[in-house]
Amino acid sequence: MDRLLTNIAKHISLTEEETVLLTSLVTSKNLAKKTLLLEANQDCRYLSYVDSGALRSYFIDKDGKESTIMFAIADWWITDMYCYLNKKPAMMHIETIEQSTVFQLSRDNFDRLLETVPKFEKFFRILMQNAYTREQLRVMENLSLTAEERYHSFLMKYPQIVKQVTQKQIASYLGITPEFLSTLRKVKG
Amino acid sequence: MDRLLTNIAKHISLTEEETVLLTSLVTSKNLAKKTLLLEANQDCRYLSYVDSGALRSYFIDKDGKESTIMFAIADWWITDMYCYLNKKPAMMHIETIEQSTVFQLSRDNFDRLLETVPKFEKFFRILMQNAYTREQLRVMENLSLTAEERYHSFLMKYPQIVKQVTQKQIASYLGITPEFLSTLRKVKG
DNA sequence: CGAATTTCTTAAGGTACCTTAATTTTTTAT
DNA sequence: ATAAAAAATTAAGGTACCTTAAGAAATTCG
Repeated sequence: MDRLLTNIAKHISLTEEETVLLTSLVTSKNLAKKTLLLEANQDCRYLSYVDSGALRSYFIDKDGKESTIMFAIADWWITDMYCYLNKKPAMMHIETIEQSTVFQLSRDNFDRLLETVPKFEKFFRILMQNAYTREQLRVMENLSLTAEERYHSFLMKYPQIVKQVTQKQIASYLGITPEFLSTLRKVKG
Repeated sequence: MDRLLTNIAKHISLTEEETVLLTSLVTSKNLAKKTLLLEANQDCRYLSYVDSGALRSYFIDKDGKESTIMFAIADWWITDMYCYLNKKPAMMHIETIEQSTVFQLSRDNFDRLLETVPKFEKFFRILMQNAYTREQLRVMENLSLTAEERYHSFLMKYPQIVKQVTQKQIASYLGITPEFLSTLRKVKG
């Protein structure tokens, strides 16, 4: 659980005791490639920290089209945040892209952790803050950039993710068809 | 400052003393219509709570095109969050749409408040959490809905904002031209 | 290893939305 | 109240990106 503890230590320092509590509230899961961690309409019970591997969340619209909401590789957190926090049926699916290990915090343990160790309010404040500003930047890019520019921005911003996912998945994150991404790539790198 | 205190009381309870501290850290501003509260490239020093009126944040892309990032009417918070938190030059402009009153928390006072009254970590955790899930939903709509569907979703979601802003501003929030929004409105409601 | 499946590519025709520009309507300011 | 400015409408022509379809390349899995 070293990587997880280092992730947390970037923002708050835990005592021995608090570290023990945290590890007792978290469970680890080893998942084969293409395993569904969450399905739409289910109760989204877990917030997951990716220790190794790669996952993606996506949703399926009324026409059956898939859109990737986010990728999560090592050291990222992933869940259907709105539904996790508000106990609503999930809007998203979450699946492993490759064999992965995750540490999961159930909603009950999340509440317990925040009550018992208020320091974690700061940790999650920063986590949410980063997630918010990242999404806002994505909205800004969606509003102002062409598909080609968004693709290049993605390559620059997430070079590690690019190595772990297919072009089809990148296209569905960018909001374009894989066919169109393919023609973009043909013209210039 | 009643409305602001009620906004905070929805998530945390403050003692008399904490309330006094908060009010001492916040300054109020009365702003005429079309006043710029923040300009791109400036230091974004304030987080603003809208007591009355209406504001919008927008950015100008390389082609000179304006995109509205958010509207903030009474009881909303607004800033260029990424630049406020990370002390980067602002990417956005923020201006009043109508005569408005805001309460502002400077970055220094924000830090002081969080250190002095850790309870505020919870308040801002929830604020960031809501902002994050709202932006994520917007990304999902941008990826899956047509311009017309996004327009109707906006009308449903923000009926009060609709009354306070122009169609041109709504178009720039939706990522379409005002001309195209106009033709959408002609066909059906 | 070989068969099945999935991904990637290519291309032709189509559509959602854009650009430009001119007119009308509404709002602002003196 | 009136002039000036900004917003909204309409329309014609254009483009970024989509749909469909079929073949080639890569990956998965027995």
